[in-house]
Amino acid sequence: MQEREFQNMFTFYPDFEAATLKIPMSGSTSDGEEPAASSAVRKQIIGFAKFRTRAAAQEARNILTGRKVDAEKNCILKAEMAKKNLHTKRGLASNGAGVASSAGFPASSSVPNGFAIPLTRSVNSNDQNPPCNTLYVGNLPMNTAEEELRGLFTQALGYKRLCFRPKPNAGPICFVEFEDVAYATQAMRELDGHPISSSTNGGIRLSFSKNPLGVRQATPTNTTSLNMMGSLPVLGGSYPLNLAALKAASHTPPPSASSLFGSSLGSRHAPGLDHSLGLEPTSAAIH
DNA sequence: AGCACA
Repeated sequence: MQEREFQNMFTFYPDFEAATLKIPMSGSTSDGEEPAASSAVRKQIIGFAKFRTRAAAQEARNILTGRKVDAEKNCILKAEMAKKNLHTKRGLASNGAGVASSAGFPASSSVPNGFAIPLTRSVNSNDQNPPCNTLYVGNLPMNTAEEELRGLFTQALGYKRLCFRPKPNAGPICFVEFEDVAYATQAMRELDGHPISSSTNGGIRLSFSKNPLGVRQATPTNTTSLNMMGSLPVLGGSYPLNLAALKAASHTPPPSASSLFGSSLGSRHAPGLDHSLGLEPTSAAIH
């Protein structure tokens, strides 16, 4: 990941100030010193992001941690509060290794308001059900709080409702309904594996529900008008949609930032095609 | 692993 990409993750966050990446040296850079001495050396990129307030940093951490940053490489984010504040120069990121009177905002307290993000790997394989507008939330510990789940999913774009029911002797089961399959798919991509406070054995597991919330089990007698959601025909196994909507969503702002930060900013518009027109990114950004 | 409600 490039530093600029990293910084772009935050550009839609109101109180974001600066971010920088610490990329481990690629071995042969002049200094004959090989890091074999300290076993603590990790070949892992670490990023720091600074916010105007500590609360903002904590909120961003809560939103970002567990998020998937690279689906292909199965990279998820681990975000935690940094031990020290990031030094900044005029709002731009820098590795102020020295003293630099931490300009920008008076950190009047010594409490850090940035957080660190190590990039780590994880695995994921779910969804054996045909795509639909409802996600099944799995791997919920017994003491899972409904409110925490609701707090998580209400931030996802296209969220409609959540159905949570405790089970007598096991973890609760939970379903989340979205406006349509595209939103459900996007939420699954972004939130699958997301840890919650009660998580012990990994984060939540998301998959398409066997049957969509609120839709009665299909009775095979009436073959004609039985599409599961709205007017969308369900094609066997593949995503029936609507790449247009997803594409629009991922253009402005970038997918990860858009859905979740979008709510923080109060802009929960559906990413319709009307949005994509004026905001098409330059070819340099995408292609 | 883990699928309820109408």
